[in-house]
Amino acid sequence: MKHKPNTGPSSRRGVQRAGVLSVRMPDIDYGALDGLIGYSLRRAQIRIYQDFLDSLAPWSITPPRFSAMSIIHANSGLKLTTLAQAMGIARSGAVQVVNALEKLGYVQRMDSSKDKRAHALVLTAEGVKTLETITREITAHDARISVRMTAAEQSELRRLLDLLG
Amino acid sequence: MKHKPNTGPSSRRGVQRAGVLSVRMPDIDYGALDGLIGYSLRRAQIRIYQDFLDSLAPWSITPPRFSAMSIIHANSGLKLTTLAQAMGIARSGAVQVVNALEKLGYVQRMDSSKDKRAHALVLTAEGVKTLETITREITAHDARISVRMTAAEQSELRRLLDLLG
DNA sequence: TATTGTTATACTCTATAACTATA
DNA sequence: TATAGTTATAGAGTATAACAATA
Repeated sequence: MKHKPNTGPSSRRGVQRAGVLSVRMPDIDYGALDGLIGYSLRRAQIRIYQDFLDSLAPWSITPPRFSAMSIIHANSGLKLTTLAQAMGIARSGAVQVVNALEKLGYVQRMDSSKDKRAHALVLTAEGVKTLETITREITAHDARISVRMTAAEQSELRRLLDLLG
Repeated sequence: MKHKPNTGPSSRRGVQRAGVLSVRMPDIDYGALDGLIGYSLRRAQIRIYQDFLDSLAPWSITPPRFSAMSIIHANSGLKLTTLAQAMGIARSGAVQVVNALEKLGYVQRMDSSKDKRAHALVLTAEGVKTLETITREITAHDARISVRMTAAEQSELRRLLDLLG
């Protein structure tokens, strides 16, 4: 029994995409899932997620990587443990993200002057430039997903979302 | 260099939890991420996700498994390919979910009377009973996360979420 | 002792590709 | 030929645990 997969384009493998109810099929009864606020939220999140991923993909950036770059940019010189806490992930996970971003040339581990154990994380010049471009893309994405709402509705949505949880 | 991990409780390993901005740290500047509707949405989703996972955990149920059970229950006898489409995942992914649910005793693959290739997916009696209990838990979870909103606000939030994307 | 970064390991969820049995 | 289910493989993202270096 021979299997030789993975000969085609691997552009999208490994990226977590949909998972739950990405598309509502008209012939399918979703049972108790309908009517829950949590599922309305989840569905909306999934619905816009692909467009979000597509906006990041040209730079080999994933959502966690984008978050990391944004946080590093706005808090230049922070250490890895702080980054992990800010992202809400384990330190070992932050190592992976930073490794990937370093490999892409967007982030650099500088020696911390105060603590020989720690690194000072900074964006490279290319990282800054790329983040600016990506941020423009994401802002455009955000405008796209909001296009069916008035400005008042958008701000009301934000208010209600902050009430959740 | 020896490593002997995984001796502790493994209850939570492998479950995708936070990832992006789960906790907003007061001393951290999140940069351009603030002010985007997409990030308000993502943050809200992450904020309530742990409570959601905790509601499912006692039955070894994950969000995709809960979706699958709900869909199978409401569309008894459907085939695996239809389940995959309804969930928005690949057929191979649906196989994994069904395998796990079968192992837990919640789902059964019946022979399809019409098509010898296909299976008719059904919940077992225990699966039905468990789903009912879980559904009560999830409904309670939904009430918990909505507690700061009036009924009118909840229905407005649902309307606005459906406008997104 | 405690913290920082790292590595080893494991697991979920997703994907593509190829296979088999049927249609 | 096309479809249904399965298996093999791969990869992102998460986790816990243990480690060396430093505080």
